[in-house]
Amino acid sequence: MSAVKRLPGFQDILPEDRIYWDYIMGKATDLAQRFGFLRVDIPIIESINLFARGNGEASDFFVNKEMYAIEESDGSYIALRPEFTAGMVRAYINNGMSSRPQPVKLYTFGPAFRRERQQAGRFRQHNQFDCEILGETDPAADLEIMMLAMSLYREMGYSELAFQLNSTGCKSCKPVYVEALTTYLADHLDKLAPIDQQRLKLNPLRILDSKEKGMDALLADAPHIIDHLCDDCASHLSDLRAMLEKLGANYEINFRLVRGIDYYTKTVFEVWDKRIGAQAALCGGGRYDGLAEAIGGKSTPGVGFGLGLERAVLGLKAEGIEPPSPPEPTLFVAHFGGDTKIAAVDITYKLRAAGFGTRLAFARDKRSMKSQMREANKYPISHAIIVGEGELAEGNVTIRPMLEGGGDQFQHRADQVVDYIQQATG
RNA sequence: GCGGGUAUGGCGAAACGGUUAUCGCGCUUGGUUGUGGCCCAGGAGUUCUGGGUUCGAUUCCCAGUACUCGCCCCA
Repeated sequence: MSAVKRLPGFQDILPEDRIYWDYIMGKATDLAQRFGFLRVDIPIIESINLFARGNGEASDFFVNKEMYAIEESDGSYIALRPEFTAGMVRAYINNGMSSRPQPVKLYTFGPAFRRERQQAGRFRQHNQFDCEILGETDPAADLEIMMLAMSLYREMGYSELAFQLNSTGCKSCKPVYVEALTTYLADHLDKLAPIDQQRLKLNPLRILDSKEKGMDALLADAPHIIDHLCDDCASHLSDLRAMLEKLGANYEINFRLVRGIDYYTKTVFEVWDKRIGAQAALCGGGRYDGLAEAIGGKSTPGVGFGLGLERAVLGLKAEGIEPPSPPEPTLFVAHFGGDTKIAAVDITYKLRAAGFGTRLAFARDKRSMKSQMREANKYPISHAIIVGEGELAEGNVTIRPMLEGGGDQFQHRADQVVDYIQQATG
């Protein structure tokens, strides 16, 4: 019988990789706190209705959107969250956060799920760092969200990245634009690939980021939303741009940047790193002023982003950045079994209690000193403490410096080992 | 769901249409009686599965499966 295997699209994070995650999450936490964000945690599973907002049959929706859904005994559906924003807004509403000082700035970490085929930097379970500002319409909030993301990349040591920025309008100007775009594309129907002809009916905006050939030329002459924004949306964007420019942030207006989720209004942005494969978006986000109402809450503006941690790790590696290694024990306790093992255990736990990382040689039966020393040599051990019968009889242990230039081994009082180590390493 | 690529021991590789399929790394044990890093020796692997071609396949062909990259979807 072959061993049970990990499910496709899921991954194990091994110690060698985990240091990258700790590095990123540490920086992210630090920055979020510096920006005044508060940590929350929300459930991984939510009602399907949180994600399928009035798009007809819920079952069609989660199949089409490649969502992990589970049918309950009463016929309703729950879903593994595909993203954080909707859940964060739900938490804001459910917990009456509108009565807190506004805006409310929240961050979280955790997994999200999409039932899709694996590719480079794309998994069925992926992890995000997510930040949201709720209850604020000021474009400075959009800026804060963008700068938090960019500051994180900067602090992680990335060479300069640029924002892809666009506005997706609001409920008054977006439909007008969609109609203008649809009319234009319908006039050039013969130049559209089958997939894009399909999209023209379902979601014309997504044709803008079509990967079909020949779209660059066709779309260059298409209407651009930036020319169709209402006064409010236009001034929101220009205010944001003025602030970005004042801060010297790299960004480019990308009229083809659309995000697949319907709730975005005004600002949308992404940060790309093309070195990590076709799935180049390191993070993305935007404003969603209509979302709270759409899920049944009081109208509340919001803006936020989700940052993919797997992709951040890929990017760090592409950048050649090596995170610091975690501390490892520098003490090793060896013995010869029997009473010496009992004494070795005692010393080991005294050292650990005193705060020293200590590794104890395990040996069910007899084990040669050579084997134990070889084990010690695999780790960054500074001192091996050898508990032998001779020494034990006199109340001593042997302390053997393991590093180059550490001097010769010597005997020392067993009950003063902690003191010696304290002095030697202090 | 669709398409491309790849499938040899824990990892990285090599080999050949034909006797017990190599090598490095790693792991592990040992090299006399209680001691590391070098060196030496030993230990652990049904060449993904099932068909086909062939006297004979790990090596050729097909299917399946897995992994991987890309599309769809979207982060």
